Amino acid sequence: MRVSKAFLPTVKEIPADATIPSHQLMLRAGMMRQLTAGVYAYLPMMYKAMMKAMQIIREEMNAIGGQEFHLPALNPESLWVQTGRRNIPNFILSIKERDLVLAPTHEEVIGWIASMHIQSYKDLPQTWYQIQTKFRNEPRPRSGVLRGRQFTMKDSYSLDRTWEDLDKSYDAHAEAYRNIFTRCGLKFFVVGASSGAMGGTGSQEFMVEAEHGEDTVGMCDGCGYAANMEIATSGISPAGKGNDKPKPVEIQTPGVKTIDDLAAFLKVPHERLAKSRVYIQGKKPVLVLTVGNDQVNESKLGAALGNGEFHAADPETLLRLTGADAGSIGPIGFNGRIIADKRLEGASGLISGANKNDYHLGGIDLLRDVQGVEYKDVRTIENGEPCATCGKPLRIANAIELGHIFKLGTKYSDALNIRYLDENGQSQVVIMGSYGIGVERIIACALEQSHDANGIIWPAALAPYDAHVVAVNMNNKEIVLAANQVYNALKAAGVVALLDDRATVSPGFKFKDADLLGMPIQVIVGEKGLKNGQLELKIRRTGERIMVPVSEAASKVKELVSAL
RNA sequence: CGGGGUGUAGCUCAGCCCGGUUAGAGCGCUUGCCUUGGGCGCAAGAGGCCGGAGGUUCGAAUCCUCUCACCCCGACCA
Repeated sequence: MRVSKAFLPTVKEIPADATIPSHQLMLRAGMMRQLTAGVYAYLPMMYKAMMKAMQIIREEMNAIGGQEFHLPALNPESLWVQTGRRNIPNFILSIKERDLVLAPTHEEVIGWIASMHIQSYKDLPQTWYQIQTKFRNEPRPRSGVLRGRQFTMKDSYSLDRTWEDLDKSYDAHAEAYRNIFTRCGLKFFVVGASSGAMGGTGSQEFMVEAEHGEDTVGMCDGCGYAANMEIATSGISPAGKGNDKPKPVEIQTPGVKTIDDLAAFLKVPHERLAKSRVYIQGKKPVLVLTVGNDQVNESKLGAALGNGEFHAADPETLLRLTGADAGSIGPIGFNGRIIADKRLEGASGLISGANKNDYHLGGIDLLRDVQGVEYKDVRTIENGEPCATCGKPLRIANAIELGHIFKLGTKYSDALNIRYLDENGQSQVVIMGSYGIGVERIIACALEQSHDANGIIWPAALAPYDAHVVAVNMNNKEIVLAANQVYNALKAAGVVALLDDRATVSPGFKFKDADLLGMPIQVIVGEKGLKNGQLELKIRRTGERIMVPVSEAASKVKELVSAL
């Protein structure tokens, strides 16, 4: 492509709305423009990179036996009612004129096809995938392409006879995903994850560590443990036994509101303090007890509570339910379900609120003094806590979720009646898995991981062009000649090149543009080199410059590109 | 959905408190000249319903009310 003819609207200034590097670079490098919140128009430079990512995905999906579909984005609303997903909050976008919705994922449509045509065990297993635009009712789109209302996703679905076969499909996908992200040049890791509203029995996320990522993970650099904070655990010690008393004793604690105040006032370690938070699930109160300042992890709590929405109780409700304000609430005398964090299992000598303002109770033995306490892991791990597996300190990091694989099980096959007859003529339910990859996120991760002050540094596998030929001065006939020669030679050698042949743009401008656009190899055609019959190759990532004779430039570039 | 912020030229912003000629700058764009190894220089231009509606006023980008859009923090996130 010749830059003089290309639509490539690069900009020098950083657009005001972009706060993270990948977003800024996508706008500055003329890759996309925002149409409305969470919706972007992808321009040629962006789409080229996406196509390269999608091609890698296709190859790896085909390698595990995937068959590519193209399913409708417009779905009948009734199909989503059938699986109970129509009214998941912030999930589905619908259209006003008809009872149709825009598909946020495709379990339903896959299920519809499967329920019609999967009839026999001989029809299984199947792996079906597509790469397609998805729509989602995102309450707050942000971070550029990382969280949009419209985005491109590779979604695949496995249909199996047995749970063992599902494991095979799942593992095949995990392997394919590793290949895909490795080929894309990304440094990624895999974490255990929460299945959330997708349902199912297990899931893992493929993550890229990124300062501006929206997910948080706990990871151990010692043994490789890694988990989304939604489920991450640590080897932190239990609260254990304390200063036991025959029965709880009332302690006057005037004006003491926080755990820190309480620890200081009573001169006791945080481990002796049991903090109470009250949630309302449905209409019922639930008291959640954690050690000291341990934070309640609402994802874990949700899993512990089971189905149903819940929220923290407001101050008036607290007072009505317990007779005290936040800071003086405790398990003894609390009328409702009590969930205590696992760290509190078997603990005694605890101090907690007395459900009376300005009073606490000491010497609490949960087992002895409170009936029916459920012990669940509901705390959020903190940076530096020991790894549960190897004891090394855990690190908490931000990350971008690139892919998510789920063992769905029978949730959708039950709802949509996807069944087959086995060898004995018995009707059996199909076991499903579903697997997603965010295509734009691959690009965003590449940019987050690989850029410098001057612009993008494309991983070779995703680069829209392999090489960027800069004709320093188009008014110089020799340069024009040599630039065209090398451009054609590159094309002949199968190297996809961009040729900056703009006549009205100064050399500095072209160099800045080339660095911003970030193709792996720059081929600089200027008087300096040409005096000696040479061109200059610049490796974008390292800044290394290599002089080569004009006639050898193309083959040298090809060599460099394939080495990247 | 709660909290905060911003809407003025294609982009980045000033002007707004404290109302008063014809609304500004830089970048970008057009034309001419110049320059050609790091967003080059000179000159002349084009470009605006000051997000929208209503109000106050002799007079509104500026004050008031409503509304829309976008951004940020939080909630939420198959």
